[in-house]
Amino acid sequence: MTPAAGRGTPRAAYSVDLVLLAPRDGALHLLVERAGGARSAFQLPWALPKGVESLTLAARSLARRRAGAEPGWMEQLHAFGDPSRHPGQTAVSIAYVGVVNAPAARGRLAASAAWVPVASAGLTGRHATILSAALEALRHRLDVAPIAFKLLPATFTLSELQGMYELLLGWPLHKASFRRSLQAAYLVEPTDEWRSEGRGRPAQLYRYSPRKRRRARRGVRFDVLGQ
Amino acid sequence: MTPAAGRGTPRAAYSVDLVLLAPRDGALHLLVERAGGARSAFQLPWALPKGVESLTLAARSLARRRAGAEPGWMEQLHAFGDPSRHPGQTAVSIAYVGVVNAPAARGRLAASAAWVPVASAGLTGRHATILSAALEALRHRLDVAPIAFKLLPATFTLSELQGMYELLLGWPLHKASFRRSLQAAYLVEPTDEWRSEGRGRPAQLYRYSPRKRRRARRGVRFDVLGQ
DNA sequence: TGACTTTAGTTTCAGCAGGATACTAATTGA
DNA sequence: TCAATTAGTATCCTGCTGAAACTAAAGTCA
Repeated sequence: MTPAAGRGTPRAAYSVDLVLLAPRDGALHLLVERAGGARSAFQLPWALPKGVESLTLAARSLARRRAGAEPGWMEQLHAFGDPSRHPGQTAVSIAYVGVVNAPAARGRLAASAAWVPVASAGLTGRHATILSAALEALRHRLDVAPIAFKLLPATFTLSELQGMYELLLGWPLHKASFRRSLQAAYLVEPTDEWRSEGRGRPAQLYRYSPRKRRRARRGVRFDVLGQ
Repeated sequence: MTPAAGRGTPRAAYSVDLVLLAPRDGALHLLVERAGGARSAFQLPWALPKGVESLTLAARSLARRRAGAEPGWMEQLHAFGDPSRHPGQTAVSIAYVGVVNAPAARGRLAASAAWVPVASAGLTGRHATILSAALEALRHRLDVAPIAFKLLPATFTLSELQGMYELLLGWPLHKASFRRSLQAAYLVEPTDEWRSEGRGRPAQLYRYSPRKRRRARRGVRFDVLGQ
């Protein structure tokens, strides 16, 4: 393949693109930017990192500038380099996924930015690919990183915690199993406080306080799906 | 942060760096390049992809050029952008992990390349980070991608398959459990052939033939390790 | 007051997955 | 013929998980 093949030379080598999610009104919302042009209604926030700035720092500062909030959790997702369209015509997008909690998501947005429900984001091209990969990765990382905890206040009820997991996963969980495995993981400790939320029995408040554990050495899972 | 901060401007925006692994003599080997300079004995194969060449294609062609073989499995690992040292002084390394099977690893290497046991690779700087991340990722992908199968010939015994898993994981597996869960996964089917390998009972030969399955929707795992 | 609703939290049961152990089967070699 | 070696299976036990049903504590409404 020659360098000049395809749709012309890219304007920049790579960009950092950001999937920033937040819970709002019981639904998962995505931070988007209103595109000036006509092509697509929304796009993901992205930037061209300058010089030797580290990728992680570039992504965090992008989140700060656009959402006006510090992500409670953030990780690199993947580098997307296939020549599908990108608004900045960069050859490669290094994508990051992050979350901000509900109070932080009510902070000062950049003028061009907005929170929209993920379902109605309507992205196209490379950004559509990035979003679906991000949601998939988020569900997997949920097992292994305290993402849901970072989206809740310092103390919370177990129903709130389960609700946050269900919101991020997109499907309901079994109450008894959820609490059993939570207890076995030594991730939370109860406080002395209880919260009465209108009708129903008051719920005890818990605090995130993980104890260190060793990772167990498991057998093979064979979750290969075939072909 | 100013663009000129730190250790000077990088020579190129990003490189594609490759962790290519192969089983040889019962140990996992790594494809390395002998560095011309004095700094480090070995480095990972890497290249500066040109123009709009897709990342995946760049990585595959790098594998072909250096190992003289087509990887049986290959995936993008991560983009490493922290300013630890890289032989090409690139700002970002987009790393790929792949495997080639034993016969292919006996093929024609590039003059500068060599297979060395992973334990004695002795990489430094960013390449050392990449290698350990690659081995960790390989172990996780093993559950979900038919990597071990791609390292075996078309027909194989179940002991060979288990041995390959153990080689890639780095720890022993339980025989009965391995076979039970393999059977439950509908990934292999027996052939009519048996192989007698010196002493001991002959083993039946199997063929990789996965049936399509739906991914099960599981509960939450809480594998968070704490802090 | 007392029944009903709502939410929190627990218990009990059944099924299944996975590890340990020990067993049977089939071959080579002494 | 018997030991050694490797393949493959059976049996048992434990622990995880989901379903269902239960108790507990609050509000609501007649």
